[in-house]
Amino acid sequence: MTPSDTKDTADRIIEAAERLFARHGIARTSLRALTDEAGVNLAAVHYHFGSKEGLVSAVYGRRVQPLNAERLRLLDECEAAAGDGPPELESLLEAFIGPALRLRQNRSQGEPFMCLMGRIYSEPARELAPVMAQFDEVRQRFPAAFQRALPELDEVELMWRLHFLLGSLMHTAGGSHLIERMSHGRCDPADVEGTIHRLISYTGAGLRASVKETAAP
Amino acid sequence: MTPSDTKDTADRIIEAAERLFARHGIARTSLRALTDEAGVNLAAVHYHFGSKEGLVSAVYGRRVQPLNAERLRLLDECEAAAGDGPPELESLLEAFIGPALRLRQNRSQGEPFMCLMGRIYSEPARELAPVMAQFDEVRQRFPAAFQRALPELDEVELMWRLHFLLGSLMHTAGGSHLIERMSHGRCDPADVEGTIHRLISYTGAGLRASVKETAAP
DNA sequence: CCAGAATTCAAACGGTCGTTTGCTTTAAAC
DNA sequence: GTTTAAAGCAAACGACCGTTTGAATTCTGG
Repeated sequence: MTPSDTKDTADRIIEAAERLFARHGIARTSLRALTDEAGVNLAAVHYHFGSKEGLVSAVYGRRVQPLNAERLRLLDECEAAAGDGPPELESLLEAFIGPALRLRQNRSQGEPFMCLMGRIYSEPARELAPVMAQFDEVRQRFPAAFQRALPELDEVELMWRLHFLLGSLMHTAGGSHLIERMSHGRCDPADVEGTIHRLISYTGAGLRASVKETAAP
Repeated sequence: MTPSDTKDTADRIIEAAERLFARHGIARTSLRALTDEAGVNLAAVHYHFGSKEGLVSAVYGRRVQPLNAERLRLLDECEAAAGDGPPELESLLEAFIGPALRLRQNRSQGEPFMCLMGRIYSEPARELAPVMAQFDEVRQRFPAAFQRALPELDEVELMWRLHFLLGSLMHTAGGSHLIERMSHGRCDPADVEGTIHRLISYTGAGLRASVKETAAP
């Protein structure tokens, strides 16, 4: 008996959706292919989720909430450890990056989801607005903490650098096959802790880079 | 008379496709919406491009070739200026990053295309394989040049860091609206030269970061 | 001016999509 | 055992998709 045989219909649908959405994109995944993969009836999607749009929200929502809860828990720890002083930069990076990249190893279904997360900014799907709202607290508290850790950066420069950081994180989360091919198999994306370590080192140095004057036009 | 009225049908189709593919994604853009936007007949797409897939290739191909030619020209300049020594890191970054981000200002149509480029790794479209092949020379020569500029990095570490760099670049190229919203309008993505300068500073520091030992499991 | 090629066009084709319907089966409560 | 709701199912609906057709139109060289 495979694991999916023991789960109920709604779970089977969500997990098949996660796999197929990640592999082929949301728009290119039909409900018929999806329900075939899940081994359930076509109409079950609308019975349990109301519509394909509802299913998409459910797929994202299931992972995003625990991810951000863990991030904020680690951020609380950072700030508690720092007391009245500024939090340590590398701890902040670990709190922001670690839970995201570890999603792909904690569960075997984590990897397809991270591939979907990497695509969340690319898929121009209106149904993702409520999902994005779940990032509000993260988007508010982390920049403020980074500003305290990097007081010499003005706000605009900090925002740009966090933007660059987010790009690296999303690209790493969603594109494990890319680094593998680019390095001809010499880089191992399955080494999650090593990847987190590398990304924190790289990004920490980038965030701490001295600000040079902008070149005149 | 609008500019598009003066162009022939194939150009009008390509430009409408670039806009709509960038705005809504390839799969979600129907040929009917596309030909309405272009002001041409539906069957013109198949007459000029054979199929929707052929149109997608044409849209990418038109921009990718000049982009990579400019990158390689600047790389040649870097290597000529360096003589027998290692090329300068910041010049390499300018050669790789500059032409990509400048695409969005050289032409008014450049911005939607960069949005498409940022999505090239996300859109799991089989028809993009020939487009990806146009990156072969860039993918071969730039890592080798970076390795010469950063001899203290082992190959695996370098590949990871170039992977992170690529993520920042793609995210910046394709997501101008994201940084604008994240910074509440205080960051200006239209300042292309400033953005290039910031990304080069950030990324240069990240690439030069000292390699620390990987944490034991 | 005219033949012949290139291009444009309205209309339709077959197929697949998300969604809905009405019926049957399963499960729980009394 | 009967009642009532939840869940599953096959079949169909209308809409929209990419593509094709064949005739009308425009362009081009002699």
